[in-house]
Amino acid sequence: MVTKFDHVGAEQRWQQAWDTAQSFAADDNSPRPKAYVLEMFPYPSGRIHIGHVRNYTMGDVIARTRRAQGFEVLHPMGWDAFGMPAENAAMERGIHPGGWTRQNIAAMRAQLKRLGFALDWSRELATCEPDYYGQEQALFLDLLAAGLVYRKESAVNWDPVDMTVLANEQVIDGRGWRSGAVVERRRLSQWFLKITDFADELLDGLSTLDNWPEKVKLMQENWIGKSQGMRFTFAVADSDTRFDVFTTRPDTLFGASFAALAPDHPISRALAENDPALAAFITQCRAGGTATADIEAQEKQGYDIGLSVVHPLDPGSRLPVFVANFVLMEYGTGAIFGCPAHDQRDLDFARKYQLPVTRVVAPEGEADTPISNEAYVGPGKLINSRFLDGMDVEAAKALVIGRAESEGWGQGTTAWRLRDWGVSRQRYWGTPIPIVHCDDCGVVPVPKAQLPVALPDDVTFDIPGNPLDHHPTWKHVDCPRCGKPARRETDTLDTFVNSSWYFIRFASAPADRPFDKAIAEQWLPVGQYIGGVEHAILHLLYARFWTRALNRIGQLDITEPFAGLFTQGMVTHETYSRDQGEGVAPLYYSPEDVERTGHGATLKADGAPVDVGRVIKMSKSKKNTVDPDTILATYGADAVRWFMLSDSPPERDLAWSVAGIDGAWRFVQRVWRLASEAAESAGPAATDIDLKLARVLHRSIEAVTSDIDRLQFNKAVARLYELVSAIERSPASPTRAEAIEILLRLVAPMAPHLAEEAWALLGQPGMIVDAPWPVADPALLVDDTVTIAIQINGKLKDSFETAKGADRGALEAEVLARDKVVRALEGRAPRKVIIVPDRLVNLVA
RNA sequence: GCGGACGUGGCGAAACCGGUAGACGCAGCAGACUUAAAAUCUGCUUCCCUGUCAGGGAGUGCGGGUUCGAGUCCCGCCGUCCGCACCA
Repeated sequence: MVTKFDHVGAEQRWQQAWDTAQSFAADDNSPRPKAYVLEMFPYPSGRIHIGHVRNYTMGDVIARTRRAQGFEVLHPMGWDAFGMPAENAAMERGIHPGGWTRQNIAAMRAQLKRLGFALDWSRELATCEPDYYGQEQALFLDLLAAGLVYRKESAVNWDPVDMTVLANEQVIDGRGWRSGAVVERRRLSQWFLKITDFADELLDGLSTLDNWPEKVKLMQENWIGKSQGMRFTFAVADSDTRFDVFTTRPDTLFGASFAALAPDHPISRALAENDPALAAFITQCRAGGTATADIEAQEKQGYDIGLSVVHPLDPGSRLPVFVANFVLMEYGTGAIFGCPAHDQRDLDFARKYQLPVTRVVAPEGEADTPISNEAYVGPGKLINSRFLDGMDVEAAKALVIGRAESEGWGQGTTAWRLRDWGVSRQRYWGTPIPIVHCDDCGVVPVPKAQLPVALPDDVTFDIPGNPLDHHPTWKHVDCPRCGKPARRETDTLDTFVNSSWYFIRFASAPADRPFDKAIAEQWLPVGQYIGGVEHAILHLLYARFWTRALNRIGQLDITEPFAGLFTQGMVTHETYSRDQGEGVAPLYYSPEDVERTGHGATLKADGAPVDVGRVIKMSKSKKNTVDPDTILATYGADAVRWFMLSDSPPERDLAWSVAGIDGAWRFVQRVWRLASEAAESAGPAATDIDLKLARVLHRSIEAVTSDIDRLQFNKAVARLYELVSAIERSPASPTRAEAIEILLRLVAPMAPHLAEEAWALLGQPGMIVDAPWPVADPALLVDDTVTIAIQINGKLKDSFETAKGADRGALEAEVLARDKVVRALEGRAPRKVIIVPDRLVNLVA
């Protein structure tokens, strides 16, 4: 008897069966080829988001397919468990960050298990546990010993709400990425990782990442920001003071009309001590400094400090020196020379302070035309530049650099946008930095034997700032070197450090060291990494750096952690709202409270219509979220997984809709029906129709396999729909039975519970997770007839079936004899006949 | 401002290397089954014109170009989205 697919029973049954059989445990010692499939591990916020479901479903399809194809698959899961939300929860609710985090992990683990992912749970890790962060401390000490970690006093981005330092990457439009508070500048002693040491290799390495999206590589390239140029020294006239500037346009040096220092430049700060007006100007620059898009609108401002510098190529001439708000201390040397004619900012500045504008580059065929309000940045020949006159830009650059080098006042150099990674955080819920500060010995690393430096449990969050600093005893320790009383470092590591090596720990997690090199390298690099584009720069760049740092100190042979990267789109949903009148924000309604009708929607509560808004990213404020638990209970894991893969290409956004998930559910039932009907009746012998079905079947195997290979899940889904339709239309037969059995194997990575349940129903041996991936028979991939399109002047007029491989003459004769062709040509002969064998015939009339 | 991606039916989308545009799904319409509904199944569904059958024309954001032939290649616009943002 044909019944409905019982998703509740099937999910329980098969999840337990996989668990018992340890189906997804990755064996380090397996002789099979290895495949490492990884999705970005989640932050344990409390609930799985539907975006996670999409991400992990994609990874799961790849993992299950690879496994069926004979690979030993590593597909692990863990928790990026340190971070601010836990501390915020602690502050708001008076609970411990650890308790909150571990509860969330338990809840989310249960949710993930209900989705039936093929994960090796024996390798689960949480970054907040000492067995993980203790090993991270060991790695930190190794990098410190290798000179890749240093401490320096520096101006940092201080978030006044979170009371912490932020990395540059965590400052968005001048505001803290979490709190949204306007960031202040403070000077603090901070720990840094020397990522800039790797700038060149991180840039060059991008070209080896063939299976990364171009977009991500480009974003990283821009972030690293390599600029070739020249660094040279300005001597202040009538003084011993000197300062360096960096320029990418040494060729335009004869167009210089001023020099400018950053407000934070040491010279600026030193002068400000005796110049209240300058001090006030500097303060003003810092205040307005980073605020949002009005940087664009913000006027160039300068303060003339009354000094002048000697022009290095023309010692007789002098340039005035300003402190200017548009010069950044963090880039280059924190000082520039201004060439107004060929740099827009310099031009704006020069116009405001009535500085000379001298053109020194003129495009071909144009001489010394005056510069108006637009700087000329294009190519051309040098003018007004003495010994450079007549040269092109590149030659002039080389000549000036050569001259500076031989005369000793400058040299060719490279500037980077990338800055060293500040990892100190004044927070509790992070990896303690394993350092002791001793009055006598200075900065002393904690000996590895004393690791982990564990976080104390008894902390309070009622005082702003770092709880570790407030703890009565934790920071008081004896110096590991001299034994005298000393202080622990109370800063913790940026959470991005945690995620910079977790993929290595998944591959190998011995108790006594971070990882075993040989075992880890059996799995690494990750073959396919999947996650959101929001990590295109930070996480991915840091993980690449960390891997290269470990390589440099001899702990790893690989240089790139992720061979393949895929960034998936978001899950979106339309919004439902009602206008609240002029000037009032509309009221949004949750999808659960809304009834979707044909074109519009009504509120269940009052039956009156609501406005259906655009399909946008799910957010709490727009109430357009869906709860994975509710959906899972209603439709089952397989339908949810199927929907996550259907319709939209995986890199694009997927619009969640009730109609869509209903459709996925119908498909699950359809496959189930097909299998249960087939289980009841075997068929007679093969027929012609059988050959047709066999062809569809083998083409489906071929297409689905290559679609999954290329992560084009939506296309694989479409092929499976076609296969199901073809099977439904075919009469019972051995081929049909075989087709159903293969269909189940193709569907298994996407809807695994359904596949197992149907597999068992058909009396197949073992579990479908252990069944091999089907292989297409090449003989059945080719058809013996083809459809030839007939075009006249490139426009389709007719088509006909013919045997494959028909020769040109036969095709032409056949085409010219056809009624429609004769009529269309009105008796004339075509001027030209173009024949593409097995495809088309185009007649040019 | 700089850099990048994208633009195809009512909707999500397919279309290998330039060769029958719209596979597949959703929504919609019609029909079958049913006392009825649900479920399921079958058919239709880019637009316009003429229309019983059948036929004709247009069509992949807009305007040009290359080609026997362009969604696909080239040039110029328009629009949407994303990243960076005073980087010298």
